[in-house]
Amino acid sequence: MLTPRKQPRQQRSRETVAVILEAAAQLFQRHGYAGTTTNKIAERAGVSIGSLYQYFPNKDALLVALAEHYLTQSAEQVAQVFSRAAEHRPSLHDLLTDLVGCVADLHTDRPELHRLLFDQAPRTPGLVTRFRQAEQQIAGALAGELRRLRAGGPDPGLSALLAVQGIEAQLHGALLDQPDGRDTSGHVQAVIRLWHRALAAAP
Amino acid sequence: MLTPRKQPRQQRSRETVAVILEAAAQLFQRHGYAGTTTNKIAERAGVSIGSLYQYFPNKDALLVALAEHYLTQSAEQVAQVFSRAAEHRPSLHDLLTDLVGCVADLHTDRPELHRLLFDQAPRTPGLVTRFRQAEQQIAGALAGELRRLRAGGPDPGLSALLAVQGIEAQLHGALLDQPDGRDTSGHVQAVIRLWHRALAAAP
DNA sequence: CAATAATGCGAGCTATTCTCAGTTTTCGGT
DNA sequence: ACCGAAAACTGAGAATAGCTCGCATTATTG
Repeated sequence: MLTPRKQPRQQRSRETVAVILEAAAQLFQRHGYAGTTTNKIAERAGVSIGSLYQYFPNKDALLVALAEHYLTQSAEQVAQVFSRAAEHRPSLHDLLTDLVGCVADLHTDRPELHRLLFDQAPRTPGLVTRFRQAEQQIAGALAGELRRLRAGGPDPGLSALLAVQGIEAQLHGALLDQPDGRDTSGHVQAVIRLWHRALAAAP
Repeated sequence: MLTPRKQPRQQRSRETVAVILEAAAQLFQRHGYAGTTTNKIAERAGVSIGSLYQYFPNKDALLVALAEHYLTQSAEQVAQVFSRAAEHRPSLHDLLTDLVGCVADLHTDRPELHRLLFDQAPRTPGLVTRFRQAEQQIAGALAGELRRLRAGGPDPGLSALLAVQGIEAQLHGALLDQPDGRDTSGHVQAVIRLWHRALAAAP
C-alpha cells in the first residue's frame, strides 16, 4: 500500500494533507530524499508526526503523491502539443520541434523537482510503472501523428515508443547532467534534427 | 568519502573484502538495496559488522564498489566492439548491429545486477558521474567511427553522444521493463534500423 | 621472540521510521 | 443548543538499522 491509508473527508484534513505535501516537496528538494526525515517534514508542516502517518503510510508514499501530481501536470502539457497538432496538422519537423520543446520545458521549469522524482522513481516500485504508463500514452499519441504523416517506418507504434524513450533520456542528459561546454539550445536542435532523420518518410 | 577507508594489505583481508562484496551482491539482488541490512551482509559473508565497516565507510560504498567492477567489465566489452571495428572497418549498419548487440548483452547477462546499479545510481552522487564518464567514453569512440564513415551529420561528436544515451535508454526499457506483448529481438532490430536512418550519411 | 602493525570482533550508541492509546475537534440529528 | 459518534490530531516510545569504538587476535618485521 503506497497511497491509500485514510481519505481526508473534512476541509481541515484536506488542508493538512496539502501542507504536508508542500513541506515534503520543499525539504526533499533542499536536502534530498535520504537527507529529509519524516519528523522534520511534520515539524515544518506544523502538524504532529502522527497526523502525517494518518494520510501517508510511509515515507515513499509522500514521494508517490508528489510524482502523481507532477506527472498529471506534465501529461496535460504534452496533451496540448497533440491537440494543437490535431488542429493544425503540422509537418513532422514542426511537430518534433513542438514536442521536444515541450519536454525540454518540463525539465527546465522545476529542475530540482524533476530530478528528485526521476532519481527516486526507479527504487519505488509503483513509480516505475507510473512513469512507463505516461511514456506509453505519449508514444500512442505520437504514433497516430506518424501514421498521418506516413512516417516512422513499418511499425510506427514501436518507432514512437523508441522516440519518446530516446528524447527523454537525451534531454535529461543535456539539461540535468549537463556535459560541460555544450550549449543547450544547440543540443536541443540536434535532438530535433536527429529524430527528424530517424522518423521521416522515405522520399 | 565513498571508497577509501583502509586498503587491505594482507592476503587475509583481501579475501575478506571479496567475500563481503560477494555477499552484498547476492543480498542486494535478492532483497533489493533498502531490504538488505549491513548486518545481514556481514553475517552472510561470515565476518563481523566491524570488519565490514573497516573497508567500506558506509552502505553506499558497497554499491559503488560493485558498480566500479561492473562498469570496468562493461567498458571492456564495448571496447572490443570498437577494436574489431578498427580492424575490419565495417559499414555503419554492421557497426550498429555489433554495438547494439553488445549493449543488449550487457543488459541480459545479469539483469538483476544491471537493474540494481542502474536504479540506485541516481541517488548515489559519485555513481552518476561515473556512469556519464562511461557514456562519454563510448560516445567518443563512436564519434571516431562516424567520422570515418562520413556519417552523423555536421557534429558527429554530439550525434554519437545522443545515440549512446538513446540506445541505452531504449534497450533498458525493452529488456528490463518490458512492455507486454513485444518480442525482444524485433525490438532490438528496430533500434538498429532507427539509428541507422538517423546517422547514415546523406546519399 | 618481542614489538609493532594489521585485521577482526560485537555490544551498544544514535538516528529514523512508524505505532497506538488517548485527546480534541467537527458533524448530523433532535 | 445539546449530545453522541466519527473524524482528526497528538507525541511518547517501540522497533529497527546504520555505524562506532575499545579491545582481542593474528600476521609481519628486525
